Amino acid sequence: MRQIKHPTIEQVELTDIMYALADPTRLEIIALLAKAGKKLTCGEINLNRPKSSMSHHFKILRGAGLVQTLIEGTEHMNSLRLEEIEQKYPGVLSAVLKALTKD
Amino acid sequence: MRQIKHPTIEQVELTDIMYALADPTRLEIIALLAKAGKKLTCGEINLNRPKSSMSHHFKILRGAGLVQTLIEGTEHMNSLRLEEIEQKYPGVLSAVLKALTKD
DNA sequence: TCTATTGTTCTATATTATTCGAACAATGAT
DNA sequence: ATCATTGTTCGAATAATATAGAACAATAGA
Repeated sequence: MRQIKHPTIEQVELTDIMYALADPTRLEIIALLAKAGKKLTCGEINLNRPKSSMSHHFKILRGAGLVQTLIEGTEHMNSLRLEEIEQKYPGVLSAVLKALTKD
Repeated sequence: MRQIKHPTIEQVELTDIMYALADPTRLEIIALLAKAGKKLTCGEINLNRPKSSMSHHFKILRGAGLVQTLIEGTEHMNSLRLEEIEQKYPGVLSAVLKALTKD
């Protein structure tokens, strides 16, 4: 059961985070993950877009260090790396999440 | 002395803010404006890039509602719209600024 | 009026990103 | 083994962005 590689929190950079969050689709994904408060499969995050498009966005979110993906069987379980990001960049992600739920 | 048009705080959208902040040059501009704590001319924000490039980035920062530019004579005085943005999206901009000064 | 200063706009180019169908890989079930 | 499921990767088309030189506009000063 090979797992996907993620950046360590030390490797995470602010510009990558900002870039990843600068897309409406990815903000939706982030918002859904935060709202769920638990791991979600890609399939459960249904934004009516092709699989390949969603996969692309997940790749960017993972690369930025915002999302962690654990492979369990055929499913990919996604969760926010909220605590880690908060520790490295206090307030950034939580403030964005708060702003997202407001709209 | 015609002034430049800016979006009202009601017109400001989170995705525009995130997009504007997803560029290293623009983050530098934001950081310098915050550090200065006062209005700066475009010339005072010297990042060793052509005027036209800088103008482009200022245009995006203005369009996102992050920067206000007042024309005074031949100079354009730039300042952060920190209070307004903080009120609409509490913590977002201040947390990013804090993260920027850390690096 | 002529000139210098400040910054924008125009234009073109190179780079990068988004999108999505199709093929592929890994796992689980029959 | 075969097939269904889940999601990634590939490839190509399209769109958006950054960059920067050149021309331009607005103002101030001599």
